[in-house]
Amino acid sequence: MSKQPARTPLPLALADCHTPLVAEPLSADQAERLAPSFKALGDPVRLRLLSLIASFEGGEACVCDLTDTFDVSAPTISHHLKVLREIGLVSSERRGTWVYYRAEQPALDLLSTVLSVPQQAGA
Amino acid sequence: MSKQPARTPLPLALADCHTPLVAEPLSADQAERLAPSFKALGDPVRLRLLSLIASFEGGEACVCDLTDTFDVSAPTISHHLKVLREIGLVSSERRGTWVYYRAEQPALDLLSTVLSVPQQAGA
DNA sequence: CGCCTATTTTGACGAGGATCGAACCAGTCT
DNA sequence: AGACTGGTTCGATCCTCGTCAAAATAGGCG
Repeated sequence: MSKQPARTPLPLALADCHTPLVAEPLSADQAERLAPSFKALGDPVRLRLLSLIASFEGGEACVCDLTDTFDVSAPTISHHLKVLREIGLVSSERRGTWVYYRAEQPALDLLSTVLSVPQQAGA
Repeated sequence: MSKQPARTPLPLALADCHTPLVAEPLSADQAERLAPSFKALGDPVRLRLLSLIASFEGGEACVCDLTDTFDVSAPTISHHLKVLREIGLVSSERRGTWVYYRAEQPALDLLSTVLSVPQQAGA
């Protein structure tokens, strides 16, 4: 992606960007920080995982609750959860035998805001 | 991505999904339709292109207005614009010598809604 | 018509990513 | 301790994607 010199990972989606993308041009830096979050959402399995976790009762789900829903192997689920976690879209916590994942709503909300279209934003 | 049997391309982001992802679990089908749009947003150059186009005066921009802003070659810009266009995030129109791109705000708004977090959605 | 500019298409290449099976680590229970 | 279940890491494989240079297409103009 955009072969630039070699950038910092920027795991957190907390770009200094809280204005809609349609309102003013994203800087190269902002784009570089936001893109990985959207990329993380760019896989159907991850999208479903996130949605499933977020809409689970209590707002969190055990990995064992998630695995059976998908046609992919457990390592693959684990891999996708790791991607979501490292980008800050979910957090995880081990409680005894099980590991629980929880959606990070502020991160989601930030992305939603970036994509939002303010009234009379048209031509 | 998710090696499933072989799915239709589903170029349009018009999934039958207008509810936030955190409200109820996405179906496999919905996820399969939405993910490509997020994937399209998952590249910094495309994110900036979209933002630049959307926030241009008149809501549209000529390719020649875009090219100089980036460090990548013209074919690469063209490639990214094609990706955005085929997914329905922008539309293009040729007027004489130049080609103008315009952001498809309804598509953006749909994605924004999907990511939005309704009040008291928490635990 | 032939040339010039704007944009896209083509082909190739290297890097990244999704997936799996196997091996491994973490707790629990007996 | 040993065995069992839940979950993650490792290594390999295959396919996708971003990028560029070169060639092709589209309009406008002399």
